[in-house]
Amino acid sequence: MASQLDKTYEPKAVEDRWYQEWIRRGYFQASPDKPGAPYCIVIPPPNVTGSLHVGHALNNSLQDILIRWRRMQGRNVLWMPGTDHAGIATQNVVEKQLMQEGTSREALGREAFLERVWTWKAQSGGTIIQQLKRLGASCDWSRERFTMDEGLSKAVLEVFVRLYEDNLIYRGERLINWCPRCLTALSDIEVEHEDLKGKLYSIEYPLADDPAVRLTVATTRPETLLGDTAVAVHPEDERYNRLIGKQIRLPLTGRTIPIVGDRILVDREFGTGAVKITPAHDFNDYEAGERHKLGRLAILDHQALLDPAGMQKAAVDQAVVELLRGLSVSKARPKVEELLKERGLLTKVEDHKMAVGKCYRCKTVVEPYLSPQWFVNIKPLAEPAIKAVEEGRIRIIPEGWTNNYLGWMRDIKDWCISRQIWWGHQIPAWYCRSCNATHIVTATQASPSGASVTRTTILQGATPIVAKSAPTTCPLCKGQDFLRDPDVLDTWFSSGLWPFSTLGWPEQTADLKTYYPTATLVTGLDILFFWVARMIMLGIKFMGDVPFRDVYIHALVRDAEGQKMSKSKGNVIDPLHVMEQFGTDALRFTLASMASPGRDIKLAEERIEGYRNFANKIWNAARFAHMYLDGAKEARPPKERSFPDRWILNCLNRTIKNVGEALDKYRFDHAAQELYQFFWHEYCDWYLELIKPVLQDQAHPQGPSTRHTLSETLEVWLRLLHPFMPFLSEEIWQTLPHEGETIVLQHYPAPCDDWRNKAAEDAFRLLEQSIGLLRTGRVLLNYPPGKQIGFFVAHDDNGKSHTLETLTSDLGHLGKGLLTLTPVSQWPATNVLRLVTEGLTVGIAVEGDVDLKKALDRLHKQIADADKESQRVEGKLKSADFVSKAPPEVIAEHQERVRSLFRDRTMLANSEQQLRAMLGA
RNA sequence: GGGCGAUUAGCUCAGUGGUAGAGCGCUUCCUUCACACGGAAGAGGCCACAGGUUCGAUACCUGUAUCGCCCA
Repeated sequence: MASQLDKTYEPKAVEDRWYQEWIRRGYFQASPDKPGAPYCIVIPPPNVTGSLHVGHALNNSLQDILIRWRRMQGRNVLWMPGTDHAGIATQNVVEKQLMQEGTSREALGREAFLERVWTWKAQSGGTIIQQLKRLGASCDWSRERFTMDEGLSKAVLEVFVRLYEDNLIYRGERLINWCPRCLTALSDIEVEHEDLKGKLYSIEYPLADDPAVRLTVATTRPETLLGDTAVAVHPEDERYNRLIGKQIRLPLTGRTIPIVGDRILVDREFGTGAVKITPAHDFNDYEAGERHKLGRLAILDHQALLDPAGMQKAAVDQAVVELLRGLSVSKARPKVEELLKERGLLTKVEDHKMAVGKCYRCKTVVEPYLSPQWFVNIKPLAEPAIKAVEEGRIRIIPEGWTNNYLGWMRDIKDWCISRQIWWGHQIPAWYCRSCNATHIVTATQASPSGASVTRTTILQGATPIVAKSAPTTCPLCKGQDFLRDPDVLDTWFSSGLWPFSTLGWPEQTADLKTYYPTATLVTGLDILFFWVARMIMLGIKFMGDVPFRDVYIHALVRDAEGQKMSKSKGNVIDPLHVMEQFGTDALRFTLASMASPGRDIKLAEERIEGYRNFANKIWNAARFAHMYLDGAKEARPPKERSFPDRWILNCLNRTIKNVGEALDKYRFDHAAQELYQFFWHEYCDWYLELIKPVLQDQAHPQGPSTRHTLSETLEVWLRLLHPFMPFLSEEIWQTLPHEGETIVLQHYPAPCDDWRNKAAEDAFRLLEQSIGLLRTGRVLLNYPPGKQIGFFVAHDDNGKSHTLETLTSDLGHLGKGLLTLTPVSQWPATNVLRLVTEGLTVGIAVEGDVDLKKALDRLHKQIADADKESQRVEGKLKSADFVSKAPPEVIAEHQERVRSLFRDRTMLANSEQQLRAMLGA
């Protein structure tokens, strides 16, 4: 750094240079052989083909702060980086590319398609890693992992097979959430619920044996009535319960269906009190169907279009089948509405708010869809994961989310892990073609892209052979022709293994033994269930211990108006742009300072700009130091140093203590606040100003000691700052006297009792008050800032008067004038403006023709304030309740306050009188 | 519908059973030899509302309102 050069800090060059240097020297490389207690964080793996958004920036800034802090504390640190393959999302991206090229994955075939995805991964896969480096992330990049790496894939196989063998994975036909655009099953939590404006239709179903009598059912989805297999009423509903057991004629079809009584499904208050049951198209109806042993009739195909074959099976009138075939739900609904109206069966249509589920990847409305899928039998895994949190072996921070976690885990549903896509870990299950001949069906259909596609479905009841590698002969028929299950696993299945698969599991590596369980997981609330919960379950199952001790959940980043950032809204703050404009350190510091628990972050660029200014302030303070650091330095014991030195050491010590405590509690916001407050408002505003006379006098006897303290405090504070602003701190630190080759590996400052100094703190308070009053007076008198003035300072407390005497030179210097330290009674009776606070009086010589009106106004206001406050406090002291029940120290404190206010009041009145005299009033 | 959280200065947010705080913004003054990405001095708040507990509530409890999130 060249102090004689730039007045403003230019982050760009500094950041690139230092990051490369850190990597080149291998500072971030971990080893189980290193000394110190292990401290490991596994990164939440971003989508391999994604790019950095501000949420990543927050997440990784906080992790880097923790990692750099612990590294400096001498822990054996590993920050394990990597990416995940993001099955559906990545496949969607590549399919879109293919569509633009006029082809499709079906046309390419599975193998060629996968090659294509790998190519895409190779092409764009480095982006987000480069961006994390730009952010300063001190990951051990030599260990970077990817969920589809050979090692991690091996872990996936191992886990799948073992869970299957333990009866914790099964295959079965269930109603699952189906995205008709992605053409795959989704797990429950991959569905986002949204309230939409819909309609509630009241439809009359005639009784089979007495068509004149009709039961009116209410539904939001009239088109699904074609697949109804019953109508339900509440068994205690006297309007209808006599009908239970009777048959009803299902409109638009040739079927009759039963009326059943069901107290779970039916809400008597809702709609008409009678509901249709469509087990193949609604989760609640599915359950009701199980209870009443009803059939399931699917009338929608896998693209959520009205399926002629399904409708025929459901005995839908042929004319209706022809009218509806191949229509989407939204197009079929008005047609069905029309048909019912024609038949006089639609009695009412009301506006109604309805919840629809959308695919979290593509926002298409999902359909409940009946199909054979793979599931994890989750309850046995959830139980120990609940206990781990209940018993405190895992801490969730902020604690408030604990109940959220526990509530979800206690009510957890089996996890659908199969996806009908190609990009991912293919399920290690094989079917003998001869044994399962009747369960393997192929059908040729038109794909959404128009190509004709052969879909192979393995029906429920097929017998899989689950193994880590393909079987050679069938144990039953000795056949050798196998079909591998075409489905792949949910991406979260592999990321659920992340804390141990990245450390080498299933091998018992040294890494695994050293770094598992990891220390802390830093993540957003949005993936608490997707990822965190599953890591806990799988970690306990396969490692026999929790995957991490602390889960720190940070906020979501929103825009300045509190809106979720999204590309379509155009309100996205691009962290790369921000880093370019304001510097990485400024972005990191901003995010840390706003990371208050349990509150979303509303990020505005002005905030980042503010911390860019902070970085510049640090830069300039360092420039200032360099102007004066040449020359002898002397390390005296703290007590023998000058007042400014003793005071700043005291402040620095307090800051070290507070920053450490804040980090211990994951209060990044408090830590940032402490660093800022100390440096700007103590170090720069006061300390640097106080020591200028010493520094500017080459021969000053305090010179060597002051230069030492100046350099020492700056060096220590930069170490304290380093986890937050790694680049700037390294850049400046290198220019100061220091030990070691990099700040990255230096000790994190610890509090030092020798630096504590209550007396210096008290003295500073007096100095600050005196200078404050004096500056106020200057403004009141319209004196130019640099004007040399005569001024007086006095205190009505003897001890404090004595302290003021020790501050004479400092007062004179900061007050920019000639100081007289005598009791007020000895001050000139006129031409002195007196200002008062807490027993302290400051007088300023009034020279020339100045307007004293402003000064008088201020005095009046102060007197009024003092009177108001006196009345309030005296009022409390007059209350018998207060005096008899409040603790004695509080009463004493109140009494002292009244006395102090009274003294100030007297001095203020005195000052006012004098001022009036000067005004000749 | 259930659960959770929020409500404090113009804005964004800390905070504590006993004088209400910060950053940004705003007003006025200042290019003085670290910094105008700066310095100095200011203005600005019935701490959402209503009850309760308490000697004392912005803080603790209950309810209401508004907003947000999660779940169904």
